[in-house]
Amino acid sequence: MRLERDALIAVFEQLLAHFGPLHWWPGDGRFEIMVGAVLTQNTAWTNVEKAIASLRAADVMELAAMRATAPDALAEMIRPAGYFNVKQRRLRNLLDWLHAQGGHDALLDWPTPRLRDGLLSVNGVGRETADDIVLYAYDRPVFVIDAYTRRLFSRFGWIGGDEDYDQLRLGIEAALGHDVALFNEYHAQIVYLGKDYCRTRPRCGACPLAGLCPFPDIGG
DNA sequence: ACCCAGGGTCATA
DNA sequence: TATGACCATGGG
Repeated sequence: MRLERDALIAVFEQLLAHFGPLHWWPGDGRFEIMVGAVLTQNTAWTNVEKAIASLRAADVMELAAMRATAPDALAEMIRPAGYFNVKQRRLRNLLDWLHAQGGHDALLDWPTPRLRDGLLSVNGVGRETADDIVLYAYDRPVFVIDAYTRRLFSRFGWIGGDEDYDQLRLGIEAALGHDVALFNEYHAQIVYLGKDYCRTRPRCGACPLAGLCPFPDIGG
């Protein structure tokens, strides 16, 4: 694993120049970000949007109201996001935990490690979901690792791809320095890249990173 | 018809 | 620690 700041920044700058600032997370407020983070697990965001719209329409996009929603009804609302039975439970686990801590605003002054570990203690909230929440809902400098990040950085030859999640995260954080705005925008850019190019295009001629990627012809 | 998506848990070895 | 099964909808 060889992660250098200059190389990481060069990729970031080129992505930013191509896509423009993305202003993530797509969603409104801390609570909705958390809900979205759970719903988007292994799921296309377009599907999550339908679920979020239905939660809003039912007027339950709020901690107390969603917690008061019957399990079957909640599952039905989030159905388009897939895994709806599993996610209904995971969502409820998170809501119950938040309630037990005094609500999501009570977490605002928690130190980052406590916040992260607390979220990870919730069944159904894994490393990526926790880090989505920590970074995008609580503005803490953790770098979110997802499948796209591994694919991209592997392609550049910076990592093997099968590194332990936290080993990889800490390596990137050490290289970049703890910068919330940078981490926020970088992860967003990576997801955009992965979504539009890395998988759907077998050859990378039109890739925004053309000219920078050492292996542009590997394909998806 | 097939592949995959902004993962995570659980059982098993 | 490390695999594999499982969860499920919607778009390409």
